[in-house]
Amino acid sequence: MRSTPFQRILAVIRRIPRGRVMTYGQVAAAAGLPRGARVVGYALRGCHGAVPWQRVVGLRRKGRAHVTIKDPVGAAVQRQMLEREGVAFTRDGAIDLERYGVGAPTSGR
DNA sequence: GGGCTGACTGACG
DNA sequence: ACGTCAGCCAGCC
Repeated sequence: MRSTPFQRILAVIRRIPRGRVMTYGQVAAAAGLPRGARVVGYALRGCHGAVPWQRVVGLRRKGRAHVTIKDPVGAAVQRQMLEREGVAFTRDGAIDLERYGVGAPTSGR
């Protein structure tokens, strides 16, 4: 049963462990859409149900992620939830993907 | 079947 | 540094 990229994207996001973040492009690539970053955003907007949408952030500078949600309220909520999961934000409001990215060390090692 | 939109990303002015 | 444009892909009208 061929799941639509839409469903596949949501599945990838649900596999994101707690205290970890993923960029739209990264989620898209994991779902089979190397250039479907926008599709990921569209999927989250319509399916913000049992999906940890807060762990999906927008890639801004190399190695740095930032909340790119248009809704200021949602963005604030996302940041709060991520901090509660253990994700630290820089003074610039950015996240170090080298530290909380999918390929980051599970523990300080 | 055709066109528009968007929780993206990177480049350009 | 900030603002705008173009490229990209799936979903919706």
